[in-house]
Amino acid sequence: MINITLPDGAIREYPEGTSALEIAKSISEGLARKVLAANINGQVWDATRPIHEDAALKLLTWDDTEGKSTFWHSSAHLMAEAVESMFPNVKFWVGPAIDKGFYYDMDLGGKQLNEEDLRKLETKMNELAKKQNGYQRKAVSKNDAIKYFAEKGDEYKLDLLQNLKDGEITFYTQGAFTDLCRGPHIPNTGFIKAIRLTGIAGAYWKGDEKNKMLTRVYGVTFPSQKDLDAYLLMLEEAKKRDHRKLGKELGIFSFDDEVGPGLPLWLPNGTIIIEELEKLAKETEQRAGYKRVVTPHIAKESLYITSGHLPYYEESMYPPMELEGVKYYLKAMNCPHHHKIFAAEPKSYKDLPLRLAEYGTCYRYEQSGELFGLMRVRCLHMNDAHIYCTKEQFYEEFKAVNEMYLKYFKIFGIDKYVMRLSLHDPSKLGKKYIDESELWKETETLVRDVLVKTKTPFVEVPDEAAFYGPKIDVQIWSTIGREFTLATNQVDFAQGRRFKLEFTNNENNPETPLIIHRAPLGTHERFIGFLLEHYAGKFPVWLAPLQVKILPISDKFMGYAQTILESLKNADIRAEVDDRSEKIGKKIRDTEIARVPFMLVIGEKEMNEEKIAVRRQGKGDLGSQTLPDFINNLRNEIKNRIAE
RNA sequence: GCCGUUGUAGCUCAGUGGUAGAGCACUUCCUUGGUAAGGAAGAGGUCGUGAGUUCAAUUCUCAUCAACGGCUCCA
Repeated sequence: MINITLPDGAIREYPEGTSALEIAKSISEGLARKVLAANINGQVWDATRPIHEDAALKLLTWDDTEGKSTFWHSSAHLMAEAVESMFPNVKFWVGPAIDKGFYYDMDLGGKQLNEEDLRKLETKMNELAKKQNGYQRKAVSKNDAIKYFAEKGDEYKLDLLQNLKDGEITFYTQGAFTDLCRGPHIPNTGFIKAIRLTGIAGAYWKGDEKNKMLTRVYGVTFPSQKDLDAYLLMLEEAKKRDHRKLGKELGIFSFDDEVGPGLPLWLPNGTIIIEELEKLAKETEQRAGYKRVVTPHIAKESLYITSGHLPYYEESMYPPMELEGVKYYLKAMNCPHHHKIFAAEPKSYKDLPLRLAEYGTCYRYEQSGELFGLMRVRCLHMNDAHIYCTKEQFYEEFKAVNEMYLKYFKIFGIDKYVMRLSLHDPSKLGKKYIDESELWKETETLVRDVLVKTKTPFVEVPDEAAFYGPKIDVQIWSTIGREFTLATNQVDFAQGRRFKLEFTNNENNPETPLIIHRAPLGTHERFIGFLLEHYAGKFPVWLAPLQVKILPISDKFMGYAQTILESLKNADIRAEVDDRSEKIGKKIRDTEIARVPFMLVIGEKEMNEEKIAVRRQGKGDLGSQTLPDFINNLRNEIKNRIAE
C-alpha cells in the first residue's frame, strides 16, 4: 500500500500501482472526468501512470496551467496523427504547448499547406478525438529508439535523441501515431472537444536562420465548443484595440509607401500625445536633476568604432553615406553622442552624477519582416538619458531610475508588465558580449542587489543583456500577444573606458565613470503604440488630442458655442465646435466614437442659464455646470494627469 | 532577411477575361432637431506597381513593392 497526500493535507491509502485517475475516481466520478494530468511530488505526470511510492498528489484540470499545457501538448500529438494520416511522409520536429494553444514543427518534404488543408486536418482531428484513444506511455532504450527512427528515416527525431540519456527515453502512442516524447499527456483524445488550427508559418529548424525552414502549424483546442467560441470572441475584441487599427481611426499616425516602411508619419493628434509625453519627461527629469542636451542625427564612422557598436550593431544601422571620403552613419543610439558631451569639458568628481537627457531621434534598419505598426519601427524617438557616476553612487542612481519607472507606470496605470533582469551568456563572451568576465559578474550582482533590496519582483533571463552590460527590461505584451521591451535600464562598464571618459577624483587621480543608460518611457513609437492598446484609444484627458467637443443643439447656438470655445482655448484646453447641421444624437455618436473625453451640449436652456450640459465619453450625461467650474475641474484633472 | 497570405474609393468590403459596385466618410441642398446614426442629390477609383499571355487583363502568368500571420532579431 502507498500513502497519498492530497492538497488539503488528508492522507489516503491506496494499493501500490494506483494511478492518479483511479484516485480521482475514488473521490468522485465527476472529478475523474475533468482530470487531465497530475502533479506527483512536484512533477507533472500522466494521470494514468501507476504510482509506486508514497506521494503528494494534486489533480490537474483545465483550471490549472499545467492541466492546460498538458491538454494542448496532447492536442499537438493529435494534430500530428492527423497530419501523418494525410501526409504519410511527414517528419516531425517538436510540438510544444505554448501560451495559448500549441504548435508542431514538421518537414512536409516541399508540400505547402493551405487554409483548406487546415480545415481538413481539423475534421480529421475531430474524427480521431472521438475515438477516445488513450495516450500510451512506453519506456524505450536509447538503442531501440534510435533503431525505430532510423528505420523511419526521421533525422529530426534522431537529432533529438542524441541529447537524451539512455533510461530516460519514452514513447507515447495514441491511435496510429507514435512519438518520441517525455510527456505527460491527458488520459485519452476524447477530452479534446473543440479544435481550431489557427495558422501556418515557416520556422527555422532549431530557431537558427541558417537552418532549413520547417512548416509550423499553430492550433488551439478546448474541452468544449463553448470555450472555443469564447476564445474566438476574445480574439475579435483584441483586434478592435490593436494600435494599428486605433491609430488609423483616431488619426494618430500613418505610413506612406514613398516615405518608407517603418517610418511613421505622426499626424497632428499623435503629435499632441508626443508633446504631452515630452512635457511629462522634461518635468520629471528636471526634478530628478537631469540636464537636457541636443545632438545631431548623424556621426562619423569613427564614433561607432570607438563606441564598439559597429561590430555588434552594423546590420541594424542604415548603410553609411560617404562624403569627402568619410563615412557618416545615421545614429541608431544616442549614447556615443552623449559620451562626447561628457568629454567636451574636463570633469571633477564634484560634477557627478551627471545626467544627460534627450528625446533622441534614432534610425535602425530593422529587417523588413520585423516591422510591426508602431511597436517596431525604423525611426524612433527615445526617452534617453545617460548617467555618469562613480561606483559608490551607482546603487542610488540605478535605484532612482527604477523608482522613476514605477512612478511613470503609476501615472499611466500600467500594471501588466514583467521586470526582466537581462544577463549575458558566458559562452558568447567576445562575440555578442564584451569579453570582461569579471566585470559582468560584478555589475550583474550590483543590478540584482537593487532589485532584491527594493523588493521589486523580477525574472532573470540569460543572453538578453546589451553588449556592454546587464540591464533591467520592462516587458509588456501587445493586444495580440506579442512581447516587447517597453522600457530599459542598463549598466555600461565598457564604453566609459572605450571613450577614455574620465573625471578627477577627490585624490586628484583620473577615474572612469560607470554609465547607466535608461529609457523609462522607451520610445514614443512603442510607448504610444502600447498606450493606444492599454487605453483602447480612450486616453486620459491630459493626453487626449482633443479634450472637449462643443455640440450645439442647432445652428442658432453657434455663437454661444464660439464664446465657450474661446474661453476653453484661453484656458489651454484643446477644444473644437461641431458646427455641422446635424442632429444632436448624431454629433454625440460621432464624438463618442472619436473618444473625445468631454462633450458640451449647448442649447436654448444652457444659453439662457449661461451654463453648459456636460457629457463624459463612455459615461453619459453629467448634468449642467457653469463654464468656470467646468474649466477649473478640467484644468485640475489635466494638471495632475489624472488617469480617470 | 526567411516561410506563408493579402493588395479594388479616405475607411470596411462585394464583383468580373469585354476598361467597376455597396455602406460609412466627404461636398451641396433641405431639415434646426435635447444626449449614440434625419432626408435628398453629387463628387470620388489608370482595381498596389511593372512586364508577359490574349483581339481584349482589374480578373490569367511572372517580377516587384507594401501590409498581414509567423520565424529570426529588437526600444
